[in-house]
Parts: sequence; structure tokens; C-alpha cells
Amino acid sequence: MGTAKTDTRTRILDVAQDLIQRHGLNAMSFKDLSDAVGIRKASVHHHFATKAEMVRALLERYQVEFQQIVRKVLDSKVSGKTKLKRYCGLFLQTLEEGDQDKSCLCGMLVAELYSLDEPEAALVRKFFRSNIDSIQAILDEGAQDGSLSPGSSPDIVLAALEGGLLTARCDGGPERFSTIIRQLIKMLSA
Amino acid sequence: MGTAKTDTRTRILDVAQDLIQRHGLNAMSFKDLSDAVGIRKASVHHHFATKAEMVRALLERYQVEFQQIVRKVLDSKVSGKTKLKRYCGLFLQTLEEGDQDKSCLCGMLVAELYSLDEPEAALVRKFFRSNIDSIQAILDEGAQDGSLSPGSSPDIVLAALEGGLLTARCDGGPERFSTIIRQLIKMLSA
DNA sequence: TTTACCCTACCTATCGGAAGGCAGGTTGTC
DNA sequence: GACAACCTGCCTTCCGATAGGTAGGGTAAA
Repeated sequence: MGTAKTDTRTRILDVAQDLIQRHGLNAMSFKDLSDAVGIRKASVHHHFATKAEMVRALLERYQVEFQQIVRKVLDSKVSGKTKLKRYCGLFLQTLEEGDQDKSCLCGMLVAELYSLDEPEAALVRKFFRSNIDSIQAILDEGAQDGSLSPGSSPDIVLAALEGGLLTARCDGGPERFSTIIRQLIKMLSA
Repeated sequence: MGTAKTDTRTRILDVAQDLIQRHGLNAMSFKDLSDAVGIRKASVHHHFATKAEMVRALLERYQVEFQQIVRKVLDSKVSGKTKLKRYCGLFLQTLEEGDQDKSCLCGMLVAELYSLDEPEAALVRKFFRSNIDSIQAILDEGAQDGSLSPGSSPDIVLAALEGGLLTARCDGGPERFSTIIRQLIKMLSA
């Protein structure tokens, strides 16, 4: 359990996540990881025996981290509409990072779903479901406090965010993604 | 220019499109194609020298075919809202085909954008742009005939459709995608 | 009609390289 | 000395791609 500076295992996961968010799972190799981290390919295998095991660790970490951030949004003392804005802002932050070409980890993996084994595919599904639950909670709250119109489905919010990341990344960048979010909020407002 | 029964070249493109829509570009190999079509790997290379060349042919065909279908929707004598429903229905049709696990060709390729050379990436961008234009035309018409609320952006429609295909394919299937479409139409209605 | 030629479509065989993964040795630290 | 972290070196499999050959159809001049 060494923690000297930055855990090599953590650095591997960081690089892997970055590469998958930009290039996709099947376009990322153990060599890419070892080159980026500065160790040998076999050393990556020391930390993650198989690619599937690495993806699993990555998804579990991503789920926990993302849920923690979403939790903060949900627990804040603001209107439902403001929470929705902040929630969507989380996805915008991803696209604004680095070279402005990063998508959601699970948004990428869902495209390559058949390259995943079932345990990992289940984690992707779990990510989407817990996000649907979070969005539903926000929509319910907004309907109650009168900031959002009642009777909206959370599915379209998730679809617009995931699809928006992919399409904006290809053309238009963060500005276009912001436009999509603005339009989405407007349509869901009371 | 033989056309005996079904052109081998066409059959290769058909299989390639199906595989990419379900598994993605990087998960599809020349061997997959040759196995499915029933010829040898080298024979696939006879029709398409490189993988990039094949993707290019695929995207050009897809663009033409899709635009033809969209044109029919645009030219029909119905309200803007009905046109929007029919346009969204085109994406639903894709998901309802076969094993109900097919996404939009360009929706898959945009996730694997960095695996494409620039000429092919440009074709993906072109597909999205021409669809944005089509949606804009539908929204404008709906705003004029009073069936759709004015001032809507086409970006969110495309994002919701592309993202909806990917997420619904992972969980919920065509029913969930239909829900997304219904919600989208409702929000854009006057 | 024959002969020569070219073309398309497909084949076998093979290439160099990159992929994921494993065996086993070395180093550094508690 | 135990253990984790990392190494060299290698294996197998698969990838995209190429070389070179075969069979059959079309064409056209002698």
C-alpha cells in the first residue's frame, strides 16, 4: 500500500481513463499505457493481470468518484433547476478538460459494449442507471419547488448529455455542448 | 459492371456496416468480413485496398442513402411536428432492426473518431452537419405552421437521438428509445 | 475460328508488426 | 528473508496488407 508520490496503479488508471475517453477501449493498448506511465508493458500486467480486470477497476473507481460529485450536487441547498444546471455542468467540465476532446468514460464504452465481458458491461449499465436515478431525483425536486416542469423523463437528459458529448467533441466543441445544455434546461424549465 | 444477383462489393459493405453499428470499427476485422461474406480475406482487399478506403465507401453510401430517406420526410405534405416524428422514427427503425442492438453508423464512428484518417473523419462531420440542417428545416417549418415552438436549437435533437440510441441499446431497448423520442417531441411542441 | 490479350474476381501463402499475456529474474524496502 | 515493484525476454494469436497465381469472360485482329 505504498503512497510515496503518486501510486503507479493510480497513474495507470488515470492514463487508461484518458485514453479511453479520447480514443476508445479498442484503440488503447497495454503498450500505450506503459509508454505513457514510463514503465514496461509487463509491469502494467503486474498491476492488472488482464485488460478486463483493468476496465473493471476503472469503472468501479469512476462510478465511486462520479457518484461522490453528483452527491454534492444533490445535497446542495439550491433549486432543482440549479441542481440540474450543475449536474449538466459536470459533463461540460469533462469536455473542457485538456484538449477539449474527452467524452464520458461510459459514453465511450457503451459504443464498444460488445468488446466488454458481462461483468464490465454490467458496470456500464449500473453507471447509467444510477445517473438516471440522480436525474430523476433532481427532476422530482424541481417539480416540487416549481423550478422545473413536472412529468419529465430522465432518459432524455442522459441521452442528450452522452450524445451531446460525442457530437460536440466531433464538431463545435464546448460551445456547442453548452448550447445543448442551455436548450435542455430551457425545455425542462417550468 | 456485373449485377448478377447481389454484388460482392455491396455484400461486403452491408456486413461491414452491420458489424460497425453493433461492435464498432476497431472491433471489426477483414477476417470478420471475409467469413461473413464467404470469401477469403485477400478477396476483400481486392474490393477495398485498405480499411480506410472501405470506411470511406461506407460513409459515402450511408450519407447518400440517409439523405434520400430524410428528403422524403422533408418533402412530405405534413406538419413540422409530424415530420419531426418521422425523422426521429428513422433512428428508431435502426434500433428495431435485427437483434435490436444496432446504433447509428456515425454515432459509432464518432466515438472512435481518432481511429479515422482525416478524410473519413470529415465525412462523419458532414453527416452530422447535413442532419443538423435537416432538423433545422423541420424546426423552422414547425415554428411557421404552429406545430412546434419557435426558437429551438437542432443540436439537442441530434444529441438526444445519437445518445439515445447508444444508451437505449445498452439498457431498455427500443421502448426506452421511444420514450426519449416522445419526451423530445413533447418538449419541442408548441 | 483461332489466337492473343486484358480484365475482373477470386485464390494460396506469406509478410512485418502489434496485440494480450506469461515466465522468471532483479532490485529495493520493510 | 519476505514481499512488492519492476525488469528482460518471449510466446501465441491476430491484424492489415502484399505478392503472385488461376479461372473465366470479353474483345479484336489475323
